[in-house]
Amino acid sequence: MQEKDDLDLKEKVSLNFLERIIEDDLANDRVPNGTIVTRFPPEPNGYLHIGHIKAICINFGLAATYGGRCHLRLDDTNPEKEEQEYINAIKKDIRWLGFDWGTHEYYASDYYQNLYEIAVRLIEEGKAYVDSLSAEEMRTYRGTLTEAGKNSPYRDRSIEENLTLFEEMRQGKHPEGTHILRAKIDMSSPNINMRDPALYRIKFAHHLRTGDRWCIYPMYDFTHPISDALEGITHSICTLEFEDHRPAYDWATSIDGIKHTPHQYEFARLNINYLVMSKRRLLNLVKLGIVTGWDDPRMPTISGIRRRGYSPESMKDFINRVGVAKVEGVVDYSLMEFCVREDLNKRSDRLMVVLDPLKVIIDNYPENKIEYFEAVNNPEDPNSATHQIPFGRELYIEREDFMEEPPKKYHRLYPGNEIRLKYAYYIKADSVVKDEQGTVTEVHCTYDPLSKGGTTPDERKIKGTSHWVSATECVTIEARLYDKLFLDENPGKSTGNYLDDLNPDSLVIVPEAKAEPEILSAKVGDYLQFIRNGYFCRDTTDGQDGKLIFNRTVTLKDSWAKMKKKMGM
RNA sequence: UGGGAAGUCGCCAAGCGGUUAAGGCUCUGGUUUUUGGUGCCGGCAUCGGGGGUUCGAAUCCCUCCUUCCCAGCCA
Repeated sequence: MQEKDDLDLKEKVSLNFLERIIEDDLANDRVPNGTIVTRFPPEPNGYLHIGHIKAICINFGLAATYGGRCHLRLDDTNPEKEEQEYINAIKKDIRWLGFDWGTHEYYASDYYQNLYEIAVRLIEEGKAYVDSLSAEEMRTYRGTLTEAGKNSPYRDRSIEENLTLFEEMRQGKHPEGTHILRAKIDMSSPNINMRDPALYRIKFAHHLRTGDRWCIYPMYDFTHPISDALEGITHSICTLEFEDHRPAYDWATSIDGIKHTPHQYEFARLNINYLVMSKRRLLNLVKLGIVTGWDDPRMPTISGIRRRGYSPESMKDFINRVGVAKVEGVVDYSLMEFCVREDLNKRSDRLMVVLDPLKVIIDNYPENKIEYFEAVNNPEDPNSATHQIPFGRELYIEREDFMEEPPKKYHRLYPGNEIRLKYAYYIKADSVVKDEQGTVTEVHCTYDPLSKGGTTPDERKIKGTSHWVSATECVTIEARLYDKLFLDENPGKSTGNYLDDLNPDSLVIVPEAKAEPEILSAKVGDYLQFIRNGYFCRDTTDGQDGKLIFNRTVTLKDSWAKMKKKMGM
């Protein structure tokens, strides 16, 4: 026990770099009121995915551990791409993970007026100007990575002219692309983001929240830091690709009149092999109809994994185990599966479902007799309830669980071998019936009445235990067996196109799986284990008409499959 | 070849001048087991390379190498 306490202590002492920064800031009185304020600022132009879970956990998590708060801010500065559907989904997904932003729900568009006034002030101070170069010309003037840029010929317009033009832009007197407001910083900066970054562009687009009030929209580098400052964010945490933007961030938060100075810190985004995570690619999968939607259980979106049956707890645990650092890496898909299995093993009720039925007839068992056996719902839970399972003369077992000519180490059913039917009896295979093609259609067995419940007085060892259902009392369900969407751990890396690495078997539908009647009590949201087959959940979307559809969340670990592979089968 | 960042076990990741270089996943032996699941026990690195500083370096300095990001009126 003492040792365990020491370990816990050690774990707490090991802080990630963000926690270290925060603790240092707190200790040195650099945090107003000692209140840490973070924010999660998604752009509502798509669904949130697993990568966002990391950002959500970091921002909400840090706020929680240091007694601060985390704002939800929808970064809606590009009306052409943003939709209400995405806003709704984003909020639902964050709540599903168990985080709460309370009253702190903000929109970048809330600050359009402030931003506009700040822009005018910058012009008045000679720190911003209206450029009338075309987009292509601007690119030319910007220079390259290795060559400095050139000043725009419009850079030295008078303050009055700038003011007039900007006002006309706001009034909609100029077409898109004709003018743009830029910060006057330094066209020769080695950091391209500082070569007079664009502040405002003209867009005659209807905005979700501000409607047609504006036809000029502020850019990220201008909007984001000022939004942070206005909200009193203390630690603005983003991903590594924004490191180059930090000087722009600091420039914006240093504008005269800005009262609060937040700071930006960057961490490495989450990458997981076998998954594609970019919004562009995900949107493409949806548009091309490769998946049924953003919430297709094969999608790495939060709504997808929720529908697949992943628990929010397992995802948060996963993020925790991955850690937070600045090293760009790729986490193994297997770590995520481990976290899901670990959580689901503890919480899911067990059920017997036969996915690929093979009929078993117990010749020495009375016809028409049905007896019931008691099964523990969850053997991992000492307080678990139990339920009854009907047993009879005709059963179904998994086709995989019988072989006429078994390989070495196969200890399931085969002629002459005895196995245990979980909770029920021992049976021994005697003979088989085949169809014209030679496929086994029935296995005739004998049972041992002394083995009732799964043990015998002579305590003889039985190596194999199979799950089963009564052929007459079972319920037919549809099982959807999901697997990875991509076959290559880095989709598109070797083929050049990620769509070429699609897994043709990412969804295998079993239209008529046979389940024990207890499955009728399964509700949407229940976490289930189909014994020996994996974790499943009731589908939330396609099962609404009462149809029994179950999604496979993840398989169980399968060391037999591994052994078969090793033996070259 | 400009600027920014990163390199510790197959994958993450602790470590912050003195440790036998944590831990987790994967893999791999064994064991328990009415799920070939779970659980339990065990195995698995000298820190990108080379110099240097120091009694002592993964930790400090120099240098080289490799990888990632940036030339949207996207975020």
